[in-house]
Amino acid sequence: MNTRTALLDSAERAARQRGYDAFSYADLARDVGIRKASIHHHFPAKADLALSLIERYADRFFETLGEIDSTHRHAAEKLRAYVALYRDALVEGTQLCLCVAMSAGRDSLAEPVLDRLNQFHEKSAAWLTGVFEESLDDQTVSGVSDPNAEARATLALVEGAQLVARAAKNTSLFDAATAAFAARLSAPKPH
Amino acid sequence: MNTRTALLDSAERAARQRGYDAFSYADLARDVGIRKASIHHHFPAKADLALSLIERYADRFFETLGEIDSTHRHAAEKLRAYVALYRDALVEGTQLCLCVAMSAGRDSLAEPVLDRLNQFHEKSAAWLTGVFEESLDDQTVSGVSDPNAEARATLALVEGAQLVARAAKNTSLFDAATAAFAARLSAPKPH
DNA sequence: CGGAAACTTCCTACTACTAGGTAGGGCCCC
DNA sequence: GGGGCCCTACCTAGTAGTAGGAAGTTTCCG
Repeated sequence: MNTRTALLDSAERAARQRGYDAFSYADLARDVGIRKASIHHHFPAKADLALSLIERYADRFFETLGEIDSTHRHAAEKLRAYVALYRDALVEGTQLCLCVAMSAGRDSLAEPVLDRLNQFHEKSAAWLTGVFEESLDDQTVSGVSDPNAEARATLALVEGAQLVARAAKNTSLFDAATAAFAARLSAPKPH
Repeated sequence: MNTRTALLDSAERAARQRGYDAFSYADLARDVGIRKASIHHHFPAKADLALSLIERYADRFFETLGEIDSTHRHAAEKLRAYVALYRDALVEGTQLCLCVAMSAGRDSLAEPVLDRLNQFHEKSAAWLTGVFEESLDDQTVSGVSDPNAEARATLALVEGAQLVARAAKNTSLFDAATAAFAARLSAPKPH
């Protein structure tokens, strides 16, 4: 179907698997089935592609966080869903969150792309801070004193866990890294 | 001085600043002041350079961990020093730990380099597990129940914190991400 | 309605440049 | 004289990006 979408899909897969620097217009062309030059019609320069890529990714991501908000009541449940999001993104230890992949190779990124990247981190931290504040009320997460510090730590934890797990191509390393955090989340009440 | 060492120094700086994929033999040659072809005398292929790079880095790193072991008595002090190690490696938010940088671009890494990388992670986790086990005795770290899980979490935390801080070129984001962890470490006893 | 202009999408063919790596030779010192 | 170290000159294969044109589709107007 839509060539532009197919290009974005292919580019996202490649960037998350091999890093932003490690895919070329030639790779994309081969994958999508058009000629290299035709890609320039949709994305004049690679920086344009990168920007579209991160915008689409961020939109989807925060839409998902919104869904988590509306389908889970307790802070612990939301955090479990958040961690699961990063775990699922690993896809058998081969793919990173696009933002982790881009953070890694950040020196070859254009300014507007970098802005979006930091915006992504800040928005994530804000959402997490909100959830940890809820946890102060519903008491479903143990040992919370500073919601903002917890949010920053959780963000770093899931991103780092992805990195370590991907390096070894082993999803269970992600689980091992997040186990201590998961233990702080109260079990869903049976009723 | 030693050309080989100068090459390793330059390569390490470049890899940690811009990522492993983002520096070339031409960059190195310019930086060190010899011709590109001459580098091949010291490191026939780039994979040879990468291997030497990570071996030297890991040797230094674990030597430093040994020093931490011998200069600090309590688990909390050791962990504070460990986190500081990653914080200092950031160098004003521009450089990553070499292993974080390599984990990110891992698809362009040769097998032996990847082995060393995972070896680094495993050895780090083992050291951390040991320290958390000590903490069960000396009670200087709060809320420890599973030393191995704590070790994996701490490794992911500092690596993730580096990534996030470097993306924003802002060391204080590293501090924010590790603040909650630091709060669990008992203050050094005044005497 | 018919037809021309305009736009979209893709093509072939090319540019200028960079990558890692090789061949072979010169120089200096043990 | 042989080895360590570095050089010039070159190779192949890849990179992003451009020029210009061929189709098909849409839009607009008499």
